[in-house]
Amino acid sequence: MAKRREHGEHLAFLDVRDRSGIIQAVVDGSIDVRGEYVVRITGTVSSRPAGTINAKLRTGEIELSECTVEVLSSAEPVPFQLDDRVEIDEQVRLRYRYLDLRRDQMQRNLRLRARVNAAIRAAMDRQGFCEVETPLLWAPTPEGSREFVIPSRMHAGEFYVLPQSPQIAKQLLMVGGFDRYYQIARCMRDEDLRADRQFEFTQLDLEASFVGQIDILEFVSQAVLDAAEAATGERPSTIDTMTWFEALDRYGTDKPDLRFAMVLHDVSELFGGTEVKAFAAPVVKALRVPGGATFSRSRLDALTEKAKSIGAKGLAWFRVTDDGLDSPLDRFLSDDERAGVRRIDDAQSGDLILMVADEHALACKVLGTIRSELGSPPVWEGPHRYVWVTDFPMFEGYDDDGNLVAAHHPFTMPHPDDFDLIDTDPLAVRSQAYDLVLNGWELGSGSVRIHRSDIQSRVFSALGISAEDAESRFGFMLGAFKYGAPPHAGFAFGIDRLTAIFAGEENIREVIAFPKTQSGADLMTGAPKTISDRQLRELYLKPVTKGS
RNA sequence: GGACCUGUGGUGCAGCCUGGAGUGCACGCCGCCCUGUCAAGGCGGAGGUCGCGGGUUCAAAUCCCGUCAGGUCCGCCA
Repeated sequence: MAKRREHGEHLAFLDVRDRSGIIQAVVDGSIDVRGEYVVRITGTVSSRPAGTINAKLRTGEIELSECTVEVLSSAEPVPFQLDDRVEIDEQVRLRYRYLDLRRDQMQRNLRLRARVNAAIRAAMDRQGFCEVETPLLWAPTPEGSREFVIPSRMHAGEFYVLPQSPQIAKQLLMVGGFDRYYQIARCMRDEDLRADRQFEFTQLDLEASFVGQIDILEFVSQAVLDAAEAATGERPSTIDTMTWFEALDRYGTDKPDLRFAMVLHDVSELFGGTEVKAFAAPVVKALRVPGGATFSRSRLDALTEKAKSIGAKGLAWFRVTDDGLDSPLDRFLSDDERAGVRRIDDAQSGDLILMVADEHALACKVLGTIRSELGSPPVWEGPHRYVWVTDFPMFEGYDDDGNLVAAHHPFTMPHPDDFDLIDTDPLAVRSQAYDLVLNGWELGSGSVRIHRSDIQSRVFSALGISAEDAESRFGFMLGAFKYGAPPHAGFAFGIDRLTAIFAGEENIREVIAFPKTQSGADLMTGAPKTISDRQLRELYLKPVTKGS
């Protein structure tokens, strides 16, 4: 029972709701059914009398008349209104999630998610993939994201962990002869939550043998495009491809949002012999903000602060006017420089030019962040622009101990052209790793894996992982690889994120039935909670107070 | 670990800056009226620890400090 409209002793209208929507039942006014009562109504489906058709309702031309009403379950007034007239505080929604789920939005989103899952499964089956379930109780493999830990009752003082991903399991499936595996897999990471991150999330996880990057991209594209078609009714025509370097260079990020133009321009040459100290740097990058000349000084100051917080030394800005440039730096520019700035990206009067001078990666990253902040449309807007980002670097830098840090994971195959650089110039080594990006959201990533122990050893040693280390962490995997490991490659993408974008939601909680809050709490169940002393004893655990 | 925002009858807001009686609006709820409504309508009513604790003040929803909860972001997420 969604709604009751009463018209005196002998007439009342009931809006009755089920999974298919709402229909109006006409009943006697004396029948006492109220909001959210669960009812069985038996009646006659009939056309509505002339003049009473409701065009706004899908069933607005018919109604149930001559009804008998049976109350299966009465209901107290619900703590918030389930119609979508006002936006309810999420705290309240999550406390009563079972009521929130009755709302149109949640019904729509979760059913959309089910269609996405079904389309993905169908696409993978069609491509010859076999669905295999991998364990949730797994062995700790210290490295990567923080793991959720499960104490063992049968082995005092020992622990399982929940998988951050089925990465190792699926590579072992390759050794096991399941040459095309997939799974709609739950993954758990004990890291801080965000709008696009929950402790537990769902991925399409896949791996295939005797294939390379190009095959994986095709497998995944099929699944994603089928899902898009199932979700939106429209099949995107293409998925663009660009290299990681190009993404960084043009968009200032490895997850570019292609829905809007605003690309970064390299103006280093223009300032090659500059007198302006601020521009004396390896690289000068520029971004044109259409119509940005109207930005107030305080807004520009805020942008400058933002740039500095990311690591820039400053942010140069030039308002493009009919007379030339309006900027604190204008008077330091040579005539050539002034004219050059005026021409950046075909600047028009009324535009704003922003510049950062620094090392290439930093200059790009700073302007990329600003680009996204100024230009990025809301998630529900604009076309769906998918892009493959390929040729990621193998290593992203050094840790505090001076060891290289893997950009993807240590089983990623280096680019064949770059093998020799591993020892001489590791940061220049490209990997056969790739990401799938949609409208600025990272959907997922994958790579060609190392299946040869000699290459694996070189990578481990570059990462500062000793042979003993590798043996103790991944021994079972390296052992398996001794018995004939096929060349293999794989991918995983987040179904929560994909569905959220299809649903036009900023937040993946809106496509998850029972999500957690940012502090990791479940407001409905009250989890996490303490457990009994008996349970603690059984698990050989002793609680320690915070701060002690 | 850090920055910013939010917390006021069941719900959504306004009030806070500039202190003066729990004041207001909308929805919901309860009762009465109403035979064609569909954001039904009319009349009446109930409903409050202004998140919590402390401070300033003659006086605190309002100012200050702390704390809790929720959100967005940074760090973190191989």
